Amino acid sequence: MTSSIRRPATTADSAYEQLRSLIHRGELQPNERLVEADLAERLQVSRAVVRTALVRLGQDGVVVLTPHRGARVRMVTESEAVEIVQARAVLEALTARQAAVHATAREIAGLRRTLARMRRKLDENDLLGYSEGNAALHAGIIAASRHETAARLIAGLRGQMVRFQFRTILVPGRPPESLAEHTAIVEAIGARDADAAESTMRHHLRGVEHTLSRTTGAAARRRSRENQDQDQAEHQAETA
Amino acid sequence: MTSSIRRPATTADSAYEQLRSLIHRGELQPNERLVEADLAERLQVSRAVVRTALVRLGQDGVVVLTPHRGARVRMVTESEAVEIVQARAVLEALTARQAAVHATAREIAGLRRTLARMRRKLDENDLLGYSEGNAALHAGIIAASRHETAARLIAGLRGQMVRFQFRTILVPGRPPESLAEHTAIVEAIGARDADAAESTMRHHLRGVEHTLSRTTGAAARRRSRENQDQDQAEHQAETA
DNA sequence: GCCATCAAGATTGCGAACAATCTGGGAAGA
DNA sequence: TCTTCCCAGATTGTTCGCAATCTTGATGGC
Repeated sequence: MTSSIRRPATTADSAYEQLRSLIHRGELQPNERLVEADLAERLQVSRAVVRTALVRLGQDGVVVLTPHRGARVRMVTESEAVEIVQARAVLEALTARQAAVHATAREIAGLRRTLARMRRKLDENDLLGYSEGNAALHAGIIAASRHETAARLIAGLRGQMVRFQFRTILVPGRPPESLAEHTAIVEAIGARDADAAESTMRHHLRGVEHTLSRTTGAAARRRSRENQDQDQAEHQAETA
Repeated sequence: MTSSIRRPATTADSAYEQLRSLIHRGELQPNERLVEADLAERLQVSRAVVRTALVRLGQDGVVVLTPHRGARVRMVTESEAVEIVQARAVLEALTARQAAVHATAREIAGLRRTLARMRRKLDENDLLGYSEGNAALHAGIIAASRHETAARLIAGLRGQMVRFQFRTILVPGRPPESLAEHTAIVEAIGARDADAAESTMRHHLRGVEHTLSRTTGAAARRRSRENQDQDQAEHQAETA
């Protein structure tokens, strides 16, 4: 899953990862000013490595760099969030297609196991567990696709979501639908049906997009106004 | 078309753009070692700005950064080139879909004009002119899509092609087919038929992918062995 | 003659200091 | 009282230098 462009993990890379993580789980909030000296203090590294980390994050759209005015966590607007989901949709559909071609029998068995776990979690009404299974399933499909390029792009897009990283799974009536869609995807991959894998995945993610557009207007706005701190756990899960 | 993440154009950005350009047109060859001091001399900037430019280029996959061993122009393998074309295909299909929704009448008229110009160039057997028109058409569709995210990703993918930036248009028998496909795309957008726009664009780019896989084995390998310098003009054009 | 070891040169990574620029608040004037 | 101007503090951008690491070529042992 790792980028394959950059080989080992040095201290500079560690700082980059840490910053990315801090932003991703909302500890550094959107539009928050990122002062290099403060971050250097916080991560116990020099200002230079913070600086290059910020450059990297700026390059993949997680922060905004304004000359002489520093870096801010990028605020993703509602419409941008929709764009990101759309782009992810077509790319993940591509990985589903490739997975149908390249997945090993072992990988397909793994996907089926993950699916069974999701079904169980859903029966137990464990939505958080279901959400985790969902993330695992998508990750498994991406891995099975052997498509490094798509994997890299999707990872980049995921990193940009941040604020909108809520679980559409919490929307009433969505879970059973979601499970059915995931089942169809895995079945298509298992049947080596590339076209079906792609189209079922696209159908699935289009559902996510619509759910997002519907819920984002009211809910997301409310969330970003008030209590921005206590709901960090929300950001861990993956969009379903 | 510009990234919208980073606002003004400073000297540091200029260096980044210049390096990108040098790599893109093959003046810095794949696998060539990029020594910071040399580049600083060449671009007449400090080593630090070269450094951050390299970090940025590394982040978007144009160069490979190995700790303590410096940067190299990334060598795109044949299979990676196919991956890139595939990813571009689904993303450009998305832009075609969005263009069918968001394009203004003026933009659609512009696309039709570009298409007419391509037809004329083809009649005159001006393949280079046709290729330019092709690039303009795709750019126009992307612009009309109003999809910043897809535009950014596509631009990034284009930058990674470098060596494989040859014109599939030169393959015998391809041009008339290409023109027909482009016509169908523009018609679908003009008719506001999102589904048709998307599927025709995907069909078109799948054709490009197949052409690439067929020609790349022999031709590309030959090209990269010998004369790597005199064919810079080849790299200007866009994959059709 | 071939391979391991090692040293010198080259190059990158990092830290600190300095210069350039922005921000915010207060003073002067209308 | 409001507006404008300007200065001090804060923050970023850049330069410089040095330590850490890699590479290359030579030397010596087998």
